[in-house]
Amino acid sequence: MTETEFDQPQQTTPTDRSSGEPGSVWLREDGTRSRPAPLSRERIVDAAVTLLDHYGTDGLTMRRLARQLDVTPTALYWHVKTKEDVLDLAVDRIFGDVPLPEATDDWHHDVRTLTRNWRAVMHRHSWAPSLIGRPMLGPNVLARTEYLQSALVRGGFSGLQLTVTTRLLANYVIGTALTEATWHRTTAPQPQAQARRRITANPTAYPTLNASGHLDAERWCDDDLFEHGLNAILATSPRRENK
Amino acid sequence: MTETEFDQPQQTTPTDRSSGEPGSVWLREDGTRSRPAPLSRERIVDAAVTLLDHYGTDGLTMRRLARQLDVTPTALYWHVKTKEDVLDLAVDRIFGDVPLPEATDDWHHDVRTLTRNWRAVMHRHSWAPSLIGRPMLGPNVLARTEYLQSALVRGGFSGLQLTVTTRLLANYVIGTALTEATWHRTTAPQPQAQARRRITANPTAYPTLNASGHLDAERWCDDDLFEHGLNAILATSPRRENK
DNA sequence: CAGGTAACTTAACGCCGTTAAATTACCTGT
DNA sequence: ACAGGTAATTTAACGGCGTTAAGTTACCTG
Repeated sequence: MTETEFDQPQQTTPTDRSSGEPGSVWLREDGTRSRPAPLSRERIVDAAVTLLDHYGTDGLTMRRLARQLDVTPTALYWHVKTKEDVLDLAVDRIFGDVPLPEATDDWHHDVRTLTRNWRAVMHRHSWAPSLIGRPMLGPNVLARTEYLQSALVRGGFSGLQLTVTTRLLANYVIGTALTEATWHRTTAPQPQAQARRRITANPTAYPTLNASGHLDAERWCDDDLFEHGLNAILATSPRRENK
Repeated sequence: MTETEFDQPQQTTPTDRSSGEPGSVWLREDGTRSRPAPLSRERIVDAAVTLLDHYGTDGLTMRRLARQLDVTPTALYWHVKTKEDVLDLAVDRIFGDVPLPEATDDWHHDVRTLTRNWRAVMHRHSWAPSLIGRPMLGPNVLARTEYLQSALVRGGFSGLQLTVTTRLLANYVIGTALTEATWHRTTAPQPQAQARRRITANPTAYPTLNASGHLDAERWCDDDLFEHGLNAILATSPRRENK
C-alpha cells in the first residue's frame, strides 16, 4: 500500500452521503480492479463477510473490520454511513452468491434448484438468516425474487395463488435456514442433551415427542427433510402441465 | 402484571449458573415465598419483555433493564449469567403466551388455530422472530412443539412425513413472522419507495415483479396470505379422515 | 505551484457487558 | 439476644464498542 503515487483512474466515489439521489449506491459497475488497495465499499463488504463467516454476528466490529483492512476505524465511515449499512450490504452480497439456474421447461425443477441453492448459501453463511430481519431490498435479493416468481408464473400461478406460493416458498426457506443455522451453531452438546433429558424425564408432558422419534436427530438428514417439505409445497400446483 | 407462570414446578432451570448443579436458582422451596418483591428471574424477564416491546432488540440493555427495576446493573448478574440468558428467557416467555387450544376432533382446525396464535404472538413482539436464531429449548417452546406434533399424529401423520410436516409448518410460521416483522418495523416509507422505484425503473430486469402486481402491497392483507399458505400445506394430508 | 477536495487519521465522548471485591440484609442456632 | 453465615445487592473499574468532530495528508486540476 506504499505505491500510491501513480494511479489515475480515480473512480467517482460510490458513496451518496446523506442527500444524494437514491439507488446510485447499487449502480456502480466499474471494473477498475487494477487499483491495489485504496479501500472501497466492496472491499469493506468483502472483509465484513469474511469476519462474519469466521467470528459470527457478534464478532463483526467496526474496529476489527478496520484492523483487517489496515485502516483506522473511522476511515470506514467515509464509505459507509453506519454499521447497519455494512450488515445490509453483507446480506445482499451473499444473496448474490445464489446461482440463478437457467430456466428450463420444468418449472418444478427450477424452483427446487433455486431454493436449494438459496438454502445452501444460507447454510454456508450461518450468520445470515437471523440478519434477514432487516429490509431486504438489495438488487441481488430482488433478482432472486424475480426468478422465483417467474418460475411460478411459468407453472401456471397467477393472482392470489402466485403471491401465496411465492411467500410460502420464501418463508419456508428462510425459516428452515434460520432454525438449521441455530441448531448447527449450537455446537455445545450440553443444551441439546439438557433439552432431551427434560423431554424424556416428563413423558406425560411430552408424550408425542417421546413416541414420535423426534429426539433421534440423526434419523433423517436435514437435506432430505427440506426436500420433502419442498415437494409438499410444490404438490399444490394449480395445474399439472409439466412432469 | 398477570402472573401466568408459577406452574410447572418440576421443570429444571434452562440455564444453570457457573456449571454448578442445575436448578439451584429456580429451585423454590415452598418456605422462601415470604419475600415481598426482591428481584427475581421472573421480574427481570418481565421487564426485559417490556423493554423489548418498547425499544426493540437494540434497546434492551443490562443497564436500562436494571434502571427499570430500580437496581444496579450488576445486581442482575446474581439471577442471570449473561445478557444472552435474558434474551433466551424472554423468547421462551412470549412462547408461553401462545394459547394451546383444546384439542378437538378436527385436527386441521387445531393446527390452524395454534399456528395462528403463534404468529399473532410473534406479531405482538416483533423483536422475537430474529431472536429465534438461538437454541429454542425452553419449556414453553417444547410444549408448543408437542401440541403441534400431537395434532399431526391425530391427523394420521407418522414417521418421515410427520417430521417433514412439523418442520414445514414451524419453519413457515417462523419465516413468515420474520419477514412480516421486518417489513412492519420498516415504518420508513423511504426504502420501500426506493425499492419500488428500482423495480419499476428496470422493467427488463424484473419483468415478472412488474407484471404480477407484486408491488401492490395493499392488494391482499398478510393475514389472508398466511392463511392461504397454511391451507396449501394442510392440503398435503396423508389421509382424508376429517373434513 | 496554488488550491481544493477526496481519503484517511487523531482524539474523544458516552454507552456497553461484565468481573472482583466490598457491603448490606436476613435467617438461624445457641 | 447475639454471633455467624449466606443470600442479595452495591461500589468501582476495565476494556471494548459505535460514532462524531476536527485535523491532516494525498492527489488531481488549473
